[in-house]
Amino acid sequence: MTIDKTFDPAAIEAKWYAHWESTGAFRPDRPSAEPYTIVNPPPNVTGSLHIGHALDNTLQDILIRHARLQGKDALWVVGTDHAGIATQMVVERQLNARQQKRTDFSRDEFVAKVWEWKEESGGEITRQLRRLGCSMDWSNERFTMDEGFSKAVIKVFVDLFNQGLLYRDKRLVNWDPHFKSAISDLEVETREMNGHMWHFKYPLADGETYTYVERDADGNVTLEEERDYIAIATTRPETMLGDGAVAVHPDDERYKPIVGKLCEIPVGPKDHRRLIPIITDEYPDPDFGSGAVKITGAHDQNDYGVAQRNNIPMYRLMDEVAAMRSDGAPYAEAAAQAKAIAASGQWTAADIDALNLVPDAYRGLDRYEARKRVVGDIDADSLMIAVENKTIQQPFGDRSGVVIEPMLTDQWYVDAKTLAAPAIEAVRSGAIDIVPKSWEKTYFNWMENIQPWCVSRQLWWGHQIPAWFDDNGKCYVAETEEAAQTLAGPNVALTRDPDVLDTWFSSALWPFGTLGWPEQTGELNRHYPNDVLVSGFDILFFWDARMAMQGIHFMGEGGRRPLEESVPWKTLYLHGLVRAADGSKMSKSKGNTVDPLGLIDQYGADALRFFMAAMESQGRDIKMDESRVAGYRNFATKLWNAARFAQSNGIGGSHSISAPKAKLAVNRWIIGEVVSTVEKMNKAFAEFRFDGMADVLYHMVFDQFCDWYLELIKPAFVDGEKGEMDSESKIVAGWVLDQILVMLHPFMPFITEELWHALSDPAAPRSYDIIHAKWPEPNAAMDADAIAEINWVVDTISKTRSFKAELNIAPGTRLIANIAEPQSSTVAIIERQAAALSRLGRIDSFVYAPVSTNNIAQIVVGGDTVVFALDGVIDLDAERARITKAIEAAAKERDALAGRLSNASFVERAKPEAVEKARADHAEKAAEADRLTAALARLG
RNA sequence: GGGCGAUUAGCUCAGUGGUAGAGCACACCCUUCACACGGGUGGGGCCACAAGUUCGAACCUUGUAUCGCCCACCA
Repeated sequence: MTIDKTFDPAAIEAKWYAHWESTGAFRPDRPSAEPYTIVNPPPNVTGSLHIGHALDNTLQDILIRHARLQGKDALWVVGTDHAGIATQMVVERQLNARQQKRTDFSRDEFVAKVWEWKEESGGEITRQLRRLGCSMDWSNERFTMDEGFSKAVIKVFVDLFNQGLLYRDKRLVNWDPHFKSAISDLEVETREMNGHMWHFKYPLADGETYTYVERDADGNVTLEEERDYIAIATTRPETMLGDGAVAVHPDDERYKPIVGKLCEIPVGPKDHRRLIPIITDEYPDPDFGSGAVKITGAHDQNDYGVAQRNNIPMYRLMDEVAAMRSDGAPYAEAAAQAKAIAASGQWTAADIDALNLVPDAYRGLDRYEARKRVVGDIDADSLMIAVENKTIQQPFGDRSGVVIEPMLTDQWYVDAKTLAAPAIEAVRSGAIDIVPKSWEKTYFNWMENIQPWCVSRQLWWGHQIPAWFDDNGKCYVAETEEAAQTLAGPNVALTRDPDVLDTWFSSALWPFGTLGWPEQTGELNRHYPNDVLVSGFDILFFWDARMAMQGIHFMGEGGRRPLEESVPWKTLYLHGLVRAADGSKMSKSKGNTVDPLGLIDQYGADALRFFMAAMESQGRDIKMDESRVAGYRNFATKLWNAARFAQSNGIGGSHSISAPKAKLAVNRWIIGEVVSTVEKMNKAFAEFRFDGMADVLYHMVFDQFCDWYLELIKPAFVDGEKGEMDSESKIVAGWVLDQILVMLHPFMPFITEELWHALSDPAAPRSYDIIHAKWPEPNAAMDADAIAEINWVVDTISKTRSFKAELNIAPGTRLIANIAEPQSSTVAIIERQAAALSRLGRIDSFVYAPVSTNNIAQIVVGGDTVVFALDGVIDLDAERARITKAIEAAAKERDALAGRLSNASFVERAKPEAVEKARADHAEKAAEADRLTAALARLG
């Protein structure tokens, strides 16, 4: 098959992908090989491939293809995530477009619609992953809501419950009023906003007064007045309606006279205003605001803690959309009950939750409208002291973008603290290796301060929680309804908890749930723990940490298995984010996203992949740079053309893993370059340095192979100087090209597969695809003599080109070189390399005698001074300047080295090899400077 | 408030103790028979700043500045 003149990625990509997939190439049967496993972070089933996926999946595919080339049983598990909120959002949006809404349907109907949608459109991202060339095991594609995986999810829930590690609790949660659901701490994003702080008077009960005294740091009285109120500052006046107390610091002298007394919430109908106690707690900071804090346990995280510590009732004020409650008894009645409850000190959570303490006038108002009204009403009562502008930290839902309302609700929680302990130990002990290491600290910090994980969501799409309630609210947790019924006993009517589980609760099981767990399958035994997990650091807490917790807990069999066997993966590789060219974060709303599919269309998947590898230096973010993608497209084209050259000269596929035997220096040299490249690649793989891998390959192909090796062996093929040696060069060139293709394959799978077959010897075609080739093991060494020889040749050619360019001599000018007193080794090199020196250096011949003219250009190569007679074409002043510059450069280095060597402490204290090297370098530079000085003198 | 990272050529980035590198961009030359998505030759950096450790610092220490990210309950 002749290689086309131009490289067209689109022409080969689809072909090879289909070939690989249809032949099962991604998962060859290697039952006795060492397993190597990566699970792919399941993309949202709603999703389409964004640039971050391109990075993440390219890195994984490089690792998997590399492992496959190493002969391992490489398994890359793939699947999609049901993505509860995101997917429900998409389908609801579609309904909205048709003037319908979710609640027009029954839950079952709606869920059926989502499934329908999933079947229709869920395949987009998996098609796109194929376009990127990802070699996943599609034959076992999974979905987080498929039957087997769902079974695992339910079992985990039930087991955790039975182990006391999962429980139902009424706590303050982050409530997203848009989704009408609880969300986890991680899904809340705090932003700084311009807001206000209002200062109000809370009048003391029964018109009581006290002497309010303020002192400066020295104890001098700065203010003393009679007050009939306590001053309160708040950024959220609408929550005053649910205040249960006012707290001051126990050491705050100003308020000591009134601690234990009652004050009045200054809002609502005057005859039914509630009185709340003034209590002490360590929480208030006497130096902030007035030093007194209103305590609204049901709508503020801080207050919640204070209320809990002091047994202060927490009154929920808002409904599911964060509007002021409009349910329950009228305000007057509720306020009276609240008074009774507060006075008794005895209540249940249900009692309190039934109380709607929103005054009738505010009921049903949006929380911000209610705020305006509260402030206005207090102001009208002359109870407002001041309002100041203030930047406040406001929580937003990361998906909905609306302001989160802390809300007291019943939810399911996982005891994350208990699960985190072994996960912390796993990283500490090295059972999990985090790369780059700098993330360990972040991991520890989060894990050590972990809070209970709220895992229930008030959605319809997801794994419905396997808990049933009887009429008394008693809860039964079991894997099936039958089992729950058995727990509850006969004739007990049960209702299933309508909530679903946090998506991350299920995806946390991905490393073992996809391998068949809870069944003890062969796959599970073989591929757990996974070898590596590749993920963006942005999901370190969301996903990675939770996989570690769940994996160790369930696969560790309650600590009976050692951590090394329990962890989900041995290495956690965290990469950065792909950012826009200006460094900003890519986002749809900013409209600065780059579509990876567009880049593939334009430059080819191989180029995009190579870009991702080349830019991935551990841990750093990647700025998008399209010119660089174009550069790697050029690189692919370069390789393509090198292969064309090879093919047209009968250089074909090699069948050898080991390096061929070679006599020619150029061949021994390039074999050494392959050896060196393989070593560098192996090291880079061991260290997960993707940029290093790309760099090594790029320079091997461009510099060593194309620019020098192919040029150096051209005489044998092109100039018709076919000696006995051309067959050796053909064999070596074919072998080298094969090694390059194999090493490049994980990065550029398409072009390498194409060329692998195109370069096949028609008489003995390849017996396997490159995807199943063998990673190079040259079984050869660097050859010092060959390196020295090729260095001499390369140096001579480069320096000859250089002086021509600098002296404005046409590069094509053919010259004769004189070496007055050549070293014997030089003569031998020149004899062997005459053809290359002629073709690349345009040097017709070498004469071992001085020249008779002073119109000369001179270069120093190794220990030789090479002289070119240039009567009539040389500008001697320019040549003097050129040589002078070279002398200066050599002399500068020589002197620097001399300075170092004359420093007694350097010679005494530096490492001997450093001293030795300095001596050698100094001698070399001194000799070079001397030769150049002599050359300058010859010019007269 | 705590933590992490960055600061190296015009741009994007490598470089962790021993003479400053790559790609792109730039300048000049080359329509040489694999490749103009090419070849050749060049120019360009007090490695953010300051002090310290060391025979020797882009690299180690401390501090400063600027930028970015993460975490955190000052109402």
